[in-house]
Amino acid sequence: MKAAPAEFRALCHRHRLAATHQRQVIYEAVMSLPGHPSPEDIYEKARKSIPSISLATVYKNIRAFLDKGLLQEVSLHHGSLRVDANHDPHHHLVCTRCRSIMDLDEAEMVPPRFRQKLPRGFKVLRISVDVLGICAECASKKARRA
Amino acid sequence: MKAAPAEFRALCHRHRLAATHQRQVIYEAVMSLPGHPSPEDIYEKARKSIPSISLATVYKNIRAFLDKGLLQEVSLHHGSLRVDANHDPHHHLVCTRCRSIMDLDEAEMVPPRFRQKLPRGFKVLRISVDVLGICAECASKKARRA
DNA sequence: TATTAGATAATAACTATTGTCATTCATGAA
DNA sequence: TTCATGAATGACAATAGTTATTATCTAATA
Repeated sequence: MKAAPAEFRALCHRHRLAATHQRQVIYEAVMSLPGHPSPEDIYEKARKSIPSISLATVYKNIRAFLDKGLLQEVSLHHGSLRVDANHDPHHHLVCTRCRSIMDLDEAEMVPPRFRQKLPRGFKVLRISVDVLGICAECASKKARRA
Repeated sequence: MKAAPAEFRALCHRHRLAATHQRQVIYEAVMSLPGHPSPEDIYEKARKSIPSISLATVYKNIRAFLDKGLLQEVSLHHGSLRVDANHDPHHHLVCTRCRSIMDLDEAEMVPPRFRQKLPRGFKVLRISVDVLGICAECASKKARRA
């Protein structure tokens, strides 16, 4: 066991997670990687510190971090392809609990505006807003664990 | 062969797709299903008309429809889990061509606002904006097929 | 020391998706 | 209408991503 900064231990303690070496290496891998790494990316990075680490351990700990709120998912709907036949511009109401998706007509939102210029020649085609929250159904089903 | 409305044949012709029976049934399945159906949903629905239809055919035609713009994907990043360690509120610049994701600080956007009340007790947690477009790199790499 | 809860590694299992290929079909030309 | 030809289909193999299972290990506690 090496570094094990007190910060990480505190972070784990705060979230009721045991501060294991693997967990720390995985967490540091996430933090050190640019952009939004995939489990595979994280695995490759973590292997540099712990060559014997298992991909399943990476998955399991990512899930633990997500469940506890240390990390969040870039997109809630990555499990399966969903098609959208609605050609009218619209946004989505997404339930973070059951992952259901409802349409929200574009007219129901004030058009998004930027304060600054967008970076380096990015050419905007359209803007898609996900309103994340808890749908009425899920809300009525009692509160669950965080 | 049954219905085969001229509309669908015209639609296909306009998009350079052969107007096959399966294709029509798949398209109608998408249109008739509520929300944002998955390939499996569409498959189940289509089987009611063509019990022998293959799941691969459903996938291939969904892809064809997406490529030709008859349908669109609910989310561009559904392939694999991506984690986000950025706890500062932010949005995303998503390239529809290479699917790269860049962060956009929340402060760079005017906070989204609703014009109307949200439906039936939906409790908003956060709002995630995807700015879809073409990144500078892709833009410089010539125009591709639609 | 014995017990126990939680974590890991190996691997099996599962789900979503795509590729291969022989057969069949849609389309436009004759 | 017939025909040639490329596109589409269906069966199935293959792959990627992810989760489940389980035996083992470890650290903390009784």
